Amino acid sequence: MSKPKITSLDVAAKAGVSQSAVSRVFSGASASKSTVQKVRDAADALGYRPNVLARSLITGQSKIIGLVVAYLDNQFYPDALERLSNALQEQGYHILIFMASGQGTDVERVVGELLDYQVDGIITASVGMSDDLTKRCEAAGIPVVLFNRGQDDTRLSQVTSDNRAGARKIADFLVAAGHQKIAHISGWEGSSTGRERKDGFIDALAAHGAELAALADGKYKRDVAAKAALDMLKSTQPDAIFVGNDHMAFAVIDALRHEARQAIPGDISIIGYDDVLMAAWPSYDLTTMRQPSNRMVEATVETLLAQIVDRSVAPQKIAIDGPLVVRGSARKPKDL
Amino acid sequence: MSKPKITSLDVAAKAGVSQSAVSRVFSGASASKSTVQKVRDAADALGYRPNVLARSLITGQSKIIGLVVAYLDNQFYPDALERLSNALQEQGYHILIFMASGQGTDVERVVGELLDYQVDGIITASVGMSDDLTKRCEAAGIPVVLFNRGQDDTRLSQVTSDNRAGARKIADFLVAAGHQKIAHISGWEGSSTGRERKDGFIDALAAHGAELAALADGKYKRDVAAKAALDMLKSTQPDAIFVGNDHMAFAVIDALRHEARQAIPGDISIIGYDDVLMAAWPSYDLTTMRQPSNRMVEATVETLLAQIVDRSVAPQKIAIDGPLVVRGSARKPKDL
DNA sequence: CTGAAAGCGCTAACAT
DNA sequence: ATGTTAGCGCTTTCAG
Repeated sequence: MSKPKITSLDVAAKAGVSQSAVSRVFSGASASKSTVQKVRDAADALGYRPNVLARSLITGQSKIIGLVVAYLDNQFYPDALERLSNALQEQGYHILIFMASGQGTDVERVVGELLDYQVDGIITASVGMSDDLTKRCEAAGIPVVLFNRGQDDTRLSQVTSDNRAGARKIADFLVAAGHQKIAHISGWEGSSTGRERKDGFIDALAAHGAELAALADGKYKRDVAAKAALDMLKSTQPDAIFVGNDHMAFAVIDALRHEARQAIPGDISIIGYDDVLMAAWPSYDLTTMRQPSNRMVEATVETLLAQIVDRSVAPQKIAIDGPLVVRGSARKPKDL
Repeated sequence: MSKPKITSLDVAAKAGVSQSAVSRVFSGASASKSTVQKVRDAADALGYRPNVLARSLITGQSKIIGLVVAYLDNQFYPDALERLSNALQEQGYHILIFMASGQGTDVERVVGELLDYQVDGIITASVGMSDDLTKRCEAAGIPVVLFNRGQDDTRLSQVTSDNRAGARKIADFLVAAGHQKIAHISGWEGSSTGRERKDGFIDALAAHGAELAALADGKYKRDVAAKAALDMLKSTQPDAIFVGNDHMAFAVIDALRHEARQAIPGDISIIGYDDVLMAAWPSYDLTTMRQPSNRMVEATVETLLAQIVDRSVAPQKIAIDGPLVVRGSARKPKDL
């Protein structure tokens, strides 16, 4: 019913030591065996735990990392979130999470609030940063890591997969399998990730003397991608589609199979990007580029913490390579 | 490079007012038009924003809600997380998220850390609370809401769907469709949600003079559920399976279709529970009980905030009803 | 309405 | 090694 709020002072009184002695014990500073014992006992008896917020006020370290995330319906992100949370927890950090459903202005507000909480660092998943925002974070001395999103700004760190290389592997695979009319449903044009995969794909196709039979912006949305695929089928009739991420690829497969009665890969090959867990489910059995979220998360945490510990550490741009995971949704080259 | 840390004192100096005047302006206390103006201008010029942590220290309100979540691979939870985050953000609260992958001891540690952050309230998604933990939260005056998990403890609030009623609807539907050998792959026996659905299902079947042809604990895991389904097919050969949640139901469908070459619902009917987004995807087209996550989230936030605002408000047990969403994975009763 | 002063719970010099 | 003292940045009496 009541809320006693046990403080270090209470513990000190009970243990018969000074308040700073209590502080020392809990912040791991020097203290004699006997003091530590007395303090621990008193604390346990009282159920005392240090107030992290009060500590933050003075140390200037909140041990809180702000995470801004846009979509959670694409399984890649819940998965990454889980890994990020675990990795950071291990280092004594915790995640304050913010959804920035919309674009621009939403991110603006959200990052502002994050700053108010004195977070030690910020990770944005699939969300960009305005120049103004970047300035504010820099001014506040808060390092930022863009996760799965690139941006031409040396003040920002970023961790992505090697999108161009990935797209190239897909193009190589599709061409080797003898596809003649290859189409692409890209990720949102406004995202670096979407653009890089598209450009890389087109370039790699060109290197084979081929070119895109059709192109549409799927905007990372299921319905948009599905409609694009159906439209392509009516007009261009491609024999293969590289879809900008798995999340959209599932929608494309569903639409093609169930609305257009296409056999996959008999009538048309589909390749995705990300290799989310669901890609391995038999219903989809999706051939896709793996984005190694475990390694991406490792790199993200490492860079972020390095910058937190030492402000002079420079932001990094890290692109992680992954394999093409060959499954059943795309025709395979003969020599495989 | 540097980290100037603009404080209310800086703003006060620039605005030519006292520090407390600045505080008043930002905490919405009384202040004259002119003061407000001067302070706002100075603050904007300096890029000042109040330090929420320092504020918390004195107000005793951190505006942080701790969220403990176990699985993020079951789409129901990312979806709920997104809604929770948005709903709380609207009320000026933010989510500090913790993954409690394992059981018991993990939750213990995690909730302890949550308490250290002086969270104003705690939501646990699909995670139970030990008695000791409950005591500590109560002692600290921190209200707790169990989301999608029940527990016989009057100190805890909980928001679930009406699991027994839901299971009954499924039993009624299956019996009406003329199924003779009805099996159940339950959620984890150790969870109230899993037990209630199972018990409700058995009772409802009994009311029809029927009984379970087979029963297995799917433990909320894809592989466990899939194996259970395959085993049942070999032994009992059920003509319908109610699977304890959609997440497992997808695995069951995959296994039955692709490993056992069963037609669904031709050979066997499958019904799930939750109605996650994926249930509507054509590949699964799953008949399932809807757990209205929007209403569950509303109820969760409402109860939690009510208790935060007024400590004397009693914890609540809320069970929300939802409809059976009829799709194509289960044979339909003739008269439908 | 406004400024001065006290203090939230803690850490970090500074002495002893 | 331990206690004393001074704040971290803010809100909140309390005078005026």
